[in-house]
Amino acid sequence: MSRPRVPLLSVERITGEAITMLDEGKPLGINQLAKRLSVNPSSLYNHISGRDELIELIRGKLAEDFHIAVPPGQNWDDVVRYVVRSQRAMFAAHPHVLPLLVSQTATDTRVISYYEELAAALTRAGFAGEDALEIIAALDAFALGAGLDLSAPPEAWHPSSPDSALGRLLATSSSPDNRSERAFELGLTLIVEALAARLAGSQRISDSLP
Amino acid sequence: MSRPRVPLLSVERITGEAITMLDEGKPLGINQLAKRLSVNPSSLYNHISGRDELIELIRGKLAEDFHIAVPPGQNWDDVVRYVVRSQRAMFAAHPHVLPLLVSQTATDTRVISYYEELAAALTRAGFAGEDALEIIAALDAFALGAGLDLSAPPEAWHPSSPDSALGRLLATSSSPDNRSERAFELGLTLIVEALAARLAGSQRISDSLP
DNA sequence: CACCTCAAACAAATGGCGTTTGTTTATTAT
DNA sequence: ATAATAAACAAACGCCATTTGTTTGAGGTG
Repeated sequence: MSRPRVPLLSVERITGEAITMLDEGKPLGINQLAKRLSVNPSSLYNHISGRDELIELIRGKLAEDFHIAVPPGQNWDDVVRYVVRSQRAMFAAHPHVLPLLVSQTATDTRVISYYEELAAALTRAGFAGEDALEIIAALDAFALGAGLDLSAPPEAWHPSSPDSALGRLLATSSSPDNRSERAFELGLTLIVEALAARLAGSQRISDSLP
Repeated sequence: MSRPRVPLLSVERITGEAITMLDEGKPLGINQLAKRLSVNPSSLYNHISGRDELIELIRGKLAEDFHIAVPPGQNWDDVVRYVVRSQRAMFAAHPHVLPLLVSQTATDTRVISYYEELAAALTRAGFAGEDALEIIAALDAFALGAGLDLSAPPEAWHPSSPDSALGRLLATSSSPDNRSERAFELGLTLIVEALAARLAGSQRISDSLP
């Protein structure tokens, strides 16, 4: 086949099929992706520069799909919870994507909206400039780590001995199924609680750091 | 060359060279690794089953090198800080390793000591069984996310517009250099603070979850 | 309309990857 | 002494991402 009357491919179609592929648990391979698109592998390079760019396109597409519209008129802490939950929801919806994303630096600009929302809420709450940036970074790290918990299947903690501290905890544990979700909610709640407490005490965060 | 009088390779030598390789920023390739060891690639398979097992060996080796000896007689919150800082220190010492680790499930048993220490401290503090496990998972996620912040070079937040909330924060920011480190300390402090507050109020964690 | 240029497909080849197979030879165990 | 195992090598395999060169349809300019 030579050049078709209407293009078979587009950046959107390639990116979309790549995400579908990952969601099915298949590894992201250019050749396999081309096969799914009923196209020769080299044809993809008329639209994308390579595999790395494709991964960035995936990052951007997901950020776009999950673009946040925080309900207006919320307290700052509600906004924080909303945004961080959205971030994790994005990772949870596409668990196999995250390991790809962490292997290279983000360049797509569409990922920034999460941070914009957080910055606005924290500023409005009264956190000073540098403090707000650190809070954003800490929340980001937590969301990322919680997201990764979903990528890898249940890692099944094996205590060194059944009557160690961890062993006893696991033995008496009743609900190991969705612990990842509950741990995320707990961590998020703890961070927001501590922030609120500091705000109430008008204590500047920098004062307490070593 | 046939079988040498004294073996050229060992699991320890292979694992060690692999870590060195990663620390130099080189990708972990079996062929390249063999070249560094002045050996034929296929010789490695007399000692390890493949690349995936090598990654697990790396995980175990690092956990071993950074094995924790928490100073005795500490309060539970000191122990938590100590353990989580150790975890991040391990990631920080070998930034290129973490992206490999997150791409596959942990099987090496040497990684369990971190969780044992946390379990002991939290139990001693008085947290109920399932709560303690969730706290451990939340702390683990945070340490992992903070560690990943170090793997990828400074991601350089680019605000959508210079006079957006994020833009203003970044404009007035003075010290963007080691923000990752400070964000980690902040997040850790916040979590421990909130845990202490709950403990003081004798409020069971489960009560506050939706 | 004829002509040139660009775009988008293909086919084929390249070099690197992780891994497998078969062979040789030194060490260890029977 | 003989058999079994261990540890190296050489060579090949199939897969991967990517590059090069070619074909041909589409769009614009004279």
